[in-house]
Amino acid sequence: MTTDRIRSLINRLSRLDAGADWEADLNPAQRAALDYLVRANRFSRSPSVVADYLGSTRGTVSQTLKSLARKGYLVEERSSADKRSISYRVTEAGLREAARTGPLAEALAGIGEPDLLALANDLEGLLRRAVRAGGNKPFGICRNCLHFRPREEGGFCALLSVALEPDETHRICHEQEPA
Amino acid sequence: MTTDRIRSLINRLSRLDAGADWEADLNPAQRAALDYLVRANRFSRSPSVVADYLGSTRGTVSQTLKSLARKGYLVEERSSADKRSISYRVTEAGLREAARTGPLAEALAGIGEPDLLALANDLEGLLRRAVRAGGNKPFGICRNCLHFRPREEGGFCALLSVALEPDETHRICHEQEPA
DNA sequence: GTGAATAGTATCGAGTCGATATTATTGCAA
DNA sequence: TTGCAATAATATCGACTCGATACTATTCAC
Repeated sequence: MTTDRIRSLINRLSRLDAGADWEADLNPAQRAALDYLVRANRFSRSPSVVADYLGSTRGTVSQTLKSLARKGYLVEERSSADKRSISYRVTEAGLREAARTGPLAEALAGIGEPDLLALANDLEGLLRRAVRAGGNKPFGICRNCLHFRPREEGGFCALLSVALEPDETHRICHEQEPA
Repeated sequence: MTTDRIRSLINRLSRLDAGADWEADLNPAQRAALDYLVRANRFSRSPSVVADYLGSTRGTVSQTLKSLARKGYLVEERSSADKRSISYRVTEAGLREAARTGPLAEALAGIGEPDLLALANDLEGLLRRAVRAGGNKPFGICRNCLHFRPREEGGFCALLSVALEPDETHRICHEQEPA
């Protein structure tokens, strides 16, 4: 079965790549959370949302984020609007850790850009299907959202009624609905 | 960066797929080990070799395999030749568990065979590069090995000097060296 | 035949993970 | 406005992963 082969390949690739994380004093779950937080906008950096993204639970993610904070890669930022929720901000040290590369990144570096783009698109399509199959939220980029309104500088979110900084419009949002 | 995107896609796919394992009372490490054992030949089912394949350590894998054995998915088979080594055999129950599918398999089921083959080849090339970059062993299929000699039925391994059953020649071998 | 390499395991500490329960806080409806 | 349900985060439990280290048994090479 080709499907089994692909499943096995994806898991092995991810596993080999994760092996390199340990040298960076992050485990795979911590790395995955940090990777997400680096790319997420300010509305999407709470334990609940990270849990949703990673297909995990609030309890687990809560612990993961606390341990990343202990290591100095994240900072808690309690919201004044909703006193229940917490947003985590990635620190400079966190950005440095997130930028570390493993064997997978090395392997990708040796491939030409056209092939990379084709592979990225294939995998993106596959992810879309897997997300549908598993009943997860899409978690797309702000800019490609139903509620996104472009402005001269940055944009505006019609759902949350807030102005968006230019670089925020390229970040992952948990409210995103594909346009 | 397209490379970052691909890295993130592969990890997320593997993560979403792993989520389904828990319903099958396996965790991702156990699933990965079981998947490998199903496809490995009789010379390649020891803790050391599994550790090598998964990019883990003997200690960790030893525990993982023991816990799979406790659940009835594996059976220990001590070798008489080398009394230090153990080979694990997958039971019927283990085969059933290994055959369970997650959201990733569902997603793959909706894609045409030509596209699947193209994707599988791309990922295989990527894996080869990642394996080289990480200094891991290739772990190819017996049939494509330097030491493989075809026979009317099955084949013969010139390295270990043993006859091979027909279906053994399609299994993963830790001694494999690409022809 | 002795010492080094190898195979497997036990143990330690930090952490994941699902499950469950608990505390704060918010929102809605009567 | 009170009251109750939903929500956000966390604590706790037990099984397990993971690297590191130490240990035993066995095999191999000189």
